[in-house]
Amino acid sequence: MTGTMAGRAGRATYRHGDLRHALLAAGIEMARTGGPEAVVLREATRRAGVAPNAAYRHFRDRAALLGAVSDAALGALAAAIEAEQAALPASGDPAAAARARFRAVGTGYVRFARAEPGLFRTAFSIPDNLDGDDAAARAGPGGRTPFGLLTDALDGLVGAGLLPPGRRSGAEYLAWSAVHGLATLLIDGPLRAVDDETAEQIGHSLVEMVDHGL
Amino acid sequence: MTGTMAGRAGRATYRHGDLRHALLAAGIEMARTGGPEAVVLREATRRAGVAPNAAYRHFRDRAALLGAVSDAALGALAAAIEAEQAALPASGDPAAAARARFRAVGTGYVRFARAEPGLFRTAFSIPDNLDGDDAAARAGPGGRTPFGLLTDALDGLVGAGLLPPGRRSGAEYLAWSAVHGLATLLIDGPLRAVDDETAEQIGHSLVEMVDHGL
DNA sequence: CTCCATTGTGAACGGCGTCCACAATGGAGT
DNA sequence: ACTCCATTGTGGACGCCGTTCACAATGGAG
Repeated sequence: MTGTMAGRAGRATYRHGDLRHALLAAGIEMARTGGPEAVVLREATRRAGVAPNAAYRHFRDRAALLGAVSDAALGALAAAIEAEQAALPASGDPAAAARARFRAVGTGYVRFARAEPGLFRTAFSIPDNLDGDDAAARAGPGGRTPFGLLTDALDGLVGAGLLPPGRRSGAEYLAWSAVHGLATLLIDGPLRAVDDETAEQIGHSLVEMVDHGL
Repeated sequence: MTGTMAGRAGRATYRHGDLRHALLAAGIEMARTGGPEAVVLREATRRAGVAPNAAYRHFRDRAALLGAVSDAALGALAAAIEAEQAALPASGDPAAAARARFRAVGTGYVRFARAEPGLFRTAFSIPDNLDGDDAAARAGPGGRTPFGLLTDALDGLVGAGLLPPGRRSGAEYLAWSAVHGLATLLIDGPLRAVDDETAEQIGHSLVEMVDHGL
């Protein structure tokens, strides 16, 4: 079904071929539909057509698999933000462009949370997985993590003279707080049931609040 | 230890006396130390000195127990916010008082998250548990839920002329987003390891951003 | 072509949530 | 005061989970 490469997949041969990747793909799919707690090791092996223990040749334990899925989810979030920025119309005004890039971080973030709530929850299900030594696994196509994209955008704001350098320090935490909080409100909280238009509008208000209040 | 009434508690007699309460207390304690996933039904019955199935006479399933624990955690959060507001010095200026009460919601919220991260996580582990029909179970001593306290404070801001009525609509979602996002950043995110002083300072900056940007 | 590190298997353990049938209990109604 | 029975707790079992141990298949290095 999943077509784990090698033709008809792992059945025929004793060796699977790319089990680690297959388990990760299964984990991502489970996270997509059910969030982090739906990432269950035995089910992943089942989907890969393999005995439960086989997973332990590629992941130390369930937490390691979940961590890899979380990294992938963070990468997908980064990709969504990058796509949001890439879709921006070209602007002659560098200041307007910097502001647009900053706002695109917030809108891309919130849109991803609504489009892929399971992945979004999984991305943040592991404490302090946002940045770190091996950030590459959590990056998007452009090689930046979501947090990195935010810092870039804030630096751009300072460069364009839209944010006083004195207020730059810690600004990522303020901006991230607001945007991430809204995302959780939209997928788990009282705003869960609002329609797309309202969500977009609230997102716009929030980004404006941050932009104005920073 | 817990002194579940009836002298030396549930051992001697067949009947426990107040099992529902004992299970809830055990659940709260587990949530306090390990967050929502640490609320495990069998362990609660073990702590109450009772067979696992006995729990099903008082809670439909584990989710029901977790829901009751979540309600209690929300109530504790409300109590913390109320205490924060009650500790405010009396002010002759009603506008200053309104602003202080509003800010106290944010600081009380963030302080509770840092002081009781397990309970805080548990409070928000259930979708859309913030308000609703039976809000009494989630309220503090004053009878208001955390969300209710926030709306009260925002109404106070409008009443004091500090917030234009035109901007009142949806303001709770913007303010809540920012404060809740910061709280999660402080307990699960990259700000997990900061000292109390820094946390207080960032909290202050954030509340200022909201206050200014709203 | 042989050896052996790598990768998958089989069986088992303890823990979990949950269900069913059964036993103790103590208050309501006589 | 005694009986009945709804309530509350028990014992045992099921299927699922993560995880470990000993063992078997494999295929590339020598």
